[in-house]
Amino acid sequence: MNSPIKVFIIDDHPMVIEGIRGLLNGEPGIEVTGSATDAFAAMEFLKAQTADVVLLDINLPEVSGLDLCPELKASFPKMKVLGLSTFKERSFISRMISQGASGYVLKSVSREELVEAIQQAYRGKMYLSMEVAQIMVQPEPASAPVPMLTSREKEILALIAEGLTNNQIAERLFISPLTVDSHRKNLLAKLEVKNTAAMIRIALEHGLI
Amino acid sequence: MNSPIKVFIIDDHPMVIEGIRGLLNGEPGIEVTGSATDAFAAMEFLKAQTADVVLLDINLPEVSGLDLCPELKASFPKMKVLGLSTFKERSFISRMISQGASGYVLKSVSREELVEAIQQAYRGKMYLSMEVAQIMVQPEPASAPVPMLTSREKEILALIAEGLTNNQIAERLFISPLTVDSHRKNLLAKLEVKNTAAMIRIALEHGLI
DNA sequence: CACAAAATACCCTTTTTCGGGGATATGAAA
DNA sequence: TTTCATATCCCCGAAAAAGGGTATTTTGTG
Repeated sequence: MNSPIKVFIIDDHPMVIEGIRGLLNGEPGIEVTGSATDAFAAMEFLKAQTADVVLLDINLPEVSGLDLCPELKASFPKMKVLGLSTFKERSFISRMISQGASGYVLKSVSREELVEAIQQAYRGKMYLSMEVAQIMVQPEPASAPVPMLTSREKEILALIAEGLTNNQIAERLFISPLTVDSHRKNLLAKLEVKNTAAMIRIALEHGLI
Repeated sequence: MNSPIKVFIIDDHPMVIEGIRGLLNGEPGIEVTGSATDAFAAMEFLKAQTADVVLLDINLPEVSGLDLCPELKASFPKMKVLGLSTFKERSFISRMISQGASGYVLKSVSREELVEAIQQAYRGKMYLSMEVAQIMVQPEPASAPVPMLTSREKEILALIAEGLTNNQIAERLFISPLTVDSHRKNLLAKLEVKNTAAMIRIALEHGLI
């Protein structure tokens, strides 16, 4: 047998780290070489001691896993990243994949699946669990996974969600109410909804606020 | 030393269960007697073999931990329940406590805190970690934690969130648009907001939809 | 610099929501 | 039995948002 696959875990919950260690403990061919609870500590560790596969939680505080993933791929091109999360929403998964991850496993995976995912990732293949694959396969072909909003639009969206009217937002931002209205219409169009209620719901569901 | 405290874990993520087992492993005076990944299995197990303290995840599929908690207290009055979750939102915590839980720990707790929480719960005391306690202490004295909505109001709220107008909702529910408007006004009043945008945000934050 | 994207501003009309009342029927709780 | 909450329906007027455009100025990036 070759040298074991070196696995590094990044998750802000020590409990989850402990859980993964438990699941992988005694698994031949896999060795957990370290773990971190935040992005900064992870980068520090990996600079000193690289890993083959990184298990990366999506929901890290401060720098989210979604943001950390491309950084990791940039700093350590040969390293494989497996997304790790409780969320099985389409948007999260596709964002993760599009940012260079080698797969995405839910925290509800079994030991067998986790091992399989790590081995596949190590071999340069993409691993998706049945559960995740089913979500990806679902109809939603050409629809925008996460609509791209400009920073100004996000700003205005947040103020709308706070309950401000166009006029109040205009005063707050020192712009014309008509401008706010324009942004608002663009938001409705981009999010493909017909009124404020649906807009706020979609925005919250996609984490845009 | 007396017989060890019997702990039962309910969480839909095997990984988290494994993590807790790891944290409690070797801890004198505490014994993990079993675990379950859903409410039904948990009830079955506990009927056969009761426990002293149950660690209960808030976010279970199907029957949520929030709903399971009162059932557990009803079936096994002497058993203590510790809420377990990644969410540190005020509403979740207070709902859990009001439903008879002996405390609430975040999944990011350390081994020491977890042990402390279990021991305190076993002794019939309430345990709140520093982090959780701080959230509870925060100003929000007389405000309604979770506004009480009637089932009809929730129904209409959900339809509003889907983007339907009063007229569309009226057609859907076979009632007058004026009635829908009345409910809508009551919703605005109960949630203490001035427009739909804020209403949807508050509703989603409190898990009313 | 040139080009595209973003942000800004404006027009008109219609629809919807909001704010403020009031009123009736029903069933459950005090 | 008499409240009380819920659900239903109604009126009016004002405010806001939505639908449909057009157009100018920044600003960022190749």
